[in-house]
Amino acid sequence: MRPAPTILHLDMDAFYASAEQAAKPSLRGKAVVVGGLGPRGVVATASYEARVLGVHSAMPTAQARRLAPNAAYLVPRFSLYRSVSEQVMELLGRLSPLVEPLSLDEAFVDLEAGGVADGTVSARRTGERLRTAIREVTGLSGSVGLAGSKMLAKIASEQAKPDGLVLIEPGTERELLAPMSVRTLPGVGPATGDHLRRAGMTTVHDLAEAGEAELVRLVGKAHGHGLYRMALGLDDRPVVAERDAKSVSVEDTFDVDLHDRVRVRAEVERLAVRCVERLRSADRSGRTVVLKVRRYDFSTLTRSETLRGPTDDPTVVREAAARLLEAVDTTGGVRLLGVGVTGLADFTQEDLFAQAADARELAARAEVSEKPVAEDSKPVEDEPESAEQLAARRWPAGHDVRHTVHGHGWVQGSGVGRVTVRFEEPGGPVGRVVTFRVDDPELSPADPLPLVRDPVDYSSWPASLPKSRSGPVSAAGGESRP
DNA sequence: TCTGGGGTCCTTGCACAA
DNA sequence: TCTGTTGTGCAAGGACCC
Repeated sequence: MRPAPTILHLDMDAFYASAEQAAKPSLRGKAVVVGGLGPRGVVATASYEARVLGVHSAMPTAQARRLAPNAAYLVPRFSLYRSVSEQVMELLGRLSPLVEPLSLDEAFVDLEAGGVADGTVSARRTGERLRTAIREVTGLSGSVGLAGSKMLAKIASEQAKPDGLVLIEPGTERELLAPMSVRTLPGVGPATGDHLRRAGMTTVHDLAEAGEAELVRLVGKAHGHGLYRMALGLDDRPVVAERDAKSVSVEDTFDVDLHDRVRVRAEVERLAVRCVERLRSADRSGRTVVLKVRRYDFSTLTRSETLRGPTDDPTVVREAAARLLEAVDTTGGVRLLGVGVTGLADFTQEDLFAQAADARELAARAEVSEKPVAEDSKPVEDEPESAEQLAARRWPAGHDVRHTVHGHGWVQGSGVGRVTVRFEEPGGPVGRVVTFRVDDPELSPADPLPLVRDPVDYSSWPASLPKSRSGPVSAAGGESRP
């Protein structure tokens, strides 16, 4: 029996950029680029207006600036995106207990498990209602793919973008996939795509024709087997609601390569402490400490050390990372450093003892083998920050501010001792621009405002569908109540 | 043009134990 | 006792995803 198209994949359209456009009326309809703004930044999301100019995610920001010099360039504001994401996930959770978030802006939902769809008609209706609900609650648009499997639902939502819904009818899967590029399939990136192309395979049809044995020979057992099944449209991976993280890591790319070994070491220790903070806030401990070093030539190496037991002790992780660094040649310069912990465990009583023993042992070893490490975890500066850098850090482009007289606004830019603010709010008219001194006492950083001031109440959805402000939603069996 | 940050999974090679 | 096989844990790297 063919599976009904009741797996839903939701993908918010140009999520970060759309959220910024909704928050800042003056950016509606304009090219917006969200990403790292430093000399080595890359684009996280570009609005559709910026995409027309050739800007896309993962592109170096410097390149984006050449393509779209007049676009608005903003640093990401994860607190805003996270709060919008929570609203969206809450709506998804109303449809089914089986919701699998993939990131802030993407998720799978098993509609059948939630009893809200059992076939093509009910699935499509639920998908459309969801899109309406998301728009009314968050002010943003999302695209929905519906199919009998996760792979096909994701392909469908890709086709639905922007702001659409595509349902893949059961029985049409193979025919639909056959002419598509191998790169359409999840897990086929640039390297595998090239590999397959050199073997004469460019379409999904080519993969199905090649056969499983040939694909396994080319790309390995696990990957080859999976690829062959996907080429036939087969994918029985379930939607999994709860996923435990398997590792925690932090990393920093430096604007300028680090050459000073003392500075490198200080940065590693700072990252180790940050990593443990994250580990602890997730209530986890871990057993393997991983150091990552990207050198001046972009070559990347990792070194790891497995401890006797799981730890969340900053001293233990910091010293393990420092030991790992001792074995790495950094002459020539370091572009990126990272510290991670894997082999995660829930914190237990036994771990407390193991960790205390480890800490003592490592401390003793450290004492004989090397000088004590600095307690100070702050970054060591090669040279003092310029006034320009200080201003950029205090007033990041795109962040919200409040002025005692002018009210709520956002930073349009800063430099030469000045910060330029546009005073406007989500849902309001385009605001005016005022420039202040960077140390103006009447100006202070502010939290983002909600994108929709008075959202429709969906607290009883989908059992009783609320009356939509943007027109009636075909409410089969649903009450209408705002 | 010059490549972020946070993850996951897979493969390979090695050491070691049964 | 020695040798070969197999399984497992670990380390390192690569590919991929958003």
